[in-house]
Amino acid sequence: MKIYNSLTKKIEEFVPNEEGKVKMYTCGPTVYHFAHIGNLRSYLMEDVLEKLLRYSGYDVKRVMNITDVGHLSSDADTGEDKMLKGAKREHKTVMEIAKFYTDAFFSDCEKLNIKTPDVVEPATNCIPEFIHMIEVLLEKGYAYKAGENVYFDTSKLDDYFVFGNQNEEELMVGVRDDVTEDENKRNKNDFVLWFTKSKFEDQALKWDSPWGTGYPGWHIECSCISMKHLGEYMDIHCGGVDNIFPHHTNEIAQSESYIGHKWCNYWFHVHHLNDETGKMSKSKGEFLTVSLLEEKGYDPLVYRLFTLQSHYRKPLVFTYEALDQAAAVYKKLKNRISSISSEGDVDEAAKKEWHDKFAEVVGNDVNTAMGLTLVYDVLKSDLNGATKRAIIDDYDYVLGLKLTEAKAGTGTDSEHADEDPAVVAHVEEKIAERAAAKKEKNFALADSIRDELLSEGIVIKDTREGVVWSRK
RNA sequence: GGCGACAUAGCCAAGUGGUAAGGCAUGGGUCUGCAACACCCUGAUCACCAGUUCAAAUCUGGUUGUCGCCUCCA
Repeated sequence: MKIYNSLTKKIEEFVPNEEGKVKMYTCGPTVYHFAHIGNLRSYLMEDVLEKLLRYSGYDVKRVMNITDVGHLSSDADTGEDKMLKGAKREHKTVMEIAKFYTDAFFSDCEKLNIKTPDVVEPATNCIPEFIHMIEVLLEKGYAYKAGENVYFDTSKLDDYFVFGNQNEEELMVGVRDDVTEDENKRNKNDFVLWFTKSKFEDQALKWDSPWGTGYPGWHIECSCISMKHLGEYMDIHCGGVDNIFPHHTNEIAQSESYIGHKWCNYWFHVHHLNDETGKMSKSKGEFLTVSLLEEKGYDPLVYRLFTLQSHYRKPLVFTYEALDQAAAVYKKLKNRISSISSEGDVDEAAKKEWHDKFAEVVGNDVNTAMGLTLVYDVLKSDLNGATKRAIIDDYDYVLGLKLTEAKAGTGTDSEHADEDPAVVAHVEEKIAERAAAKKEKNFALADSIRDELLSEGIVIKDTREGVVWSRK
């Protein structure tokens, strides 16, 4: 299996620290609002990566944090904790807000068929660990106190900019309007490990620490939480590209200073979902959530397919036109798969062969588009129905598109289980009447029955397998 | 200003030196009373320039464009 490593900027053969085992960490959501589908693109691709590793035989342990503390707001306000802002907006306590949006996040993930990581840890659970790490960094001389805060001293490192050849002089401080230079810092790149005093007052959540009552800096949680559950050697650290600097850069700085050796070997960064004007954000344009797509009639898995058609290291532009296209692909593909005959016995040798092929092809830097192509190759092959179905089922473990599940609304009685039995009976009766009319070649009557049902919101279609109906 | 990613048909996209997979859409056709479904056929010399090579979308150098990051951001 090969993956692109942001650290080396090359596609590399993946070799875990411990043979057969993968320790994987994902920067989780900040739970002060709903996630938009751009956020979810990262989690979707990371989900595919995780499943692909398992598919290839690795034993994976994956950890994700929940940022329920300490993120500052920006969206044209003067700066207060985003969680707090959310709480005020909705008249709830911060922890209620965090709980609410954490649940919402995992609900979205479930709809997109994203597996919940093995360990999910909220930052507020780990304050003692954060404090411990900061104490060690102070002892080792990598951190200093200034202006009642604790900072990490980046000048102590030989190579701080591990992801690129940036240099301190060229960094622009205050690129964004709400950011101003902190005069307590010794070096431009230094970052805060613990705040007791900042320009952002009214922090709702504060904890006691050796340096006074305050709250942790913005990077410490990922270092601590990952080490708490994965130890000092990690294989893959995931996140969106916007995390590269400063978040991941700082994570590496503080983690490796703390443990005294190389920490994580592979860094997997997912590129952004853009809209036609650029990077998607909560504050700009339409706020695209999974729920919104559902309201508009899209199966969330259509969005999953949309992202799978593309590559995680390419910027992808979201348009409804493109999503409609994905919806058409999804529908056609499921139709084709559901019409596979189930004749024959599964050819295990062939299944193994196709399995290995998938692992190899998709395992080439998570080539999901090629994985989808393999599904078409299976469909076109001369394997028997049972084998085709088994292989596609096998692929779907990684693709997560529920390809072999019966499609909704295909008309058999069991698939209208949610309908009022009286409605079902009524529709069945009308369909029977129409069939009779058609048999007598009374097409005017047949069409009028179809129109009548349509006016009741029922759409009927004559397929090769018989008449099916569904809600409009 | 610095750093980074990306650039293949209308759209998504494969391709890792030997003369451009696949999917969706479009157009044409078959089938069915019509609609729907299904099936068949249908398209590009790979942003640009220069170089390396018998041979480049694939390697090298440069140019252009798009997007992102530079202390909230997936």
